[in-house]
Amino acid sequence: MNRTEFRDAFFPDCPIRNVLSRVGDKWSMLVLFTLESNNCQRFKELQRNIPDISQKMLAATLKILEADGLVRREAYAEIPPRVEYSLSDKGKSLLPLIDNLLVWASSNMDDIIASRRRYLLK
Amino acid sequence: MNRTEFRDAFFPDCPIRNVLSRVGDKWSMLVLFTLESNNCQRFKELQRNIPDISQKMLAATLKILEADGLVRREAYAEIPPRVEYSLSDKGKSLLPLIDNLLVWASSNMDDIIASRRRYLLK
DNA sequence: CGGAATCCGACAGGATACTG
DNA sequence: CAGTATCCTGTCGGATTCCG
Repeated sequence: MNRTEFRDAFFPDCPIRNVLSRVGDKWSMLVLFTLESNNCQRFKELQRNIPDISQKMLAATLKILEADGLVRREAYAEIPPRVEYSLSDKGKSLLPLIDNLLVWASSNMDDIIASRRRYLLK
Repeated sequence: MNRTEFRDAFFPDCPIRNVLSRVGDKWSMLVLFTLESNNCQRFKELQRNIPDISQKMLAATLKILEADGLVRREAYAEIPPRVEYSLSDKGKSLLPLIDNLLVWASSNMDDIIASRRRYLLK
């Protein structure tokens, strides 16, 4: 399951594999979510809002999200250059589903962590 | 963001990072989903239903999901041994959210792939 | 049958330096 | 400012072997 490939090689029609190959990496969902909280942001803003992402990974992530049509990129030929990123309609349609995951996580994380603590103590 | 740690080091309360650290790996969601489609399955069955997973990764994934309280493991002291895995209540509560993601993926993957093709041609 | 242990390769991703 | 280019490391995950 390679992010640069179109589909999972073994199960090209498996939605789990395909969706994970898009947003299952370390940064994609975080970038999408950051864009939603304040649609239209510049490269530097995104970096500030995700302080521990490297330039390399932010650039790479945005490139893939743009290639997949989830993020729109608008470059202005100025000096110094200005580039603005925003969610596409498709990107926006994905966010509510992520939000649901987050709601679930918020109300279950403590519980999950407690489970794991108990498990490790056994 | 290490799956063996409790929380993301930088942002311990960020739900995106925490949920991704649980099910954002290559196999977790697939195992959860496979368990849902036929609750209660043995190790060998799971392997058959996910043909390209290795023993090592299936065992490791199940261990983490069990530690997080998403999957229940029941071992019977027989010879040959029998072990049955099933979704816990918490695991079941997570599945509908994944389902939503999959519905989204099903109706958008072709579009996403087309986007990427266009992008690569530029 | 249901694993654990070991070895190993590939690749995601970090740090740093450089550029239009 | 918004990126590339390069180098380097850690981790994920595959293949194989062994065990109760």
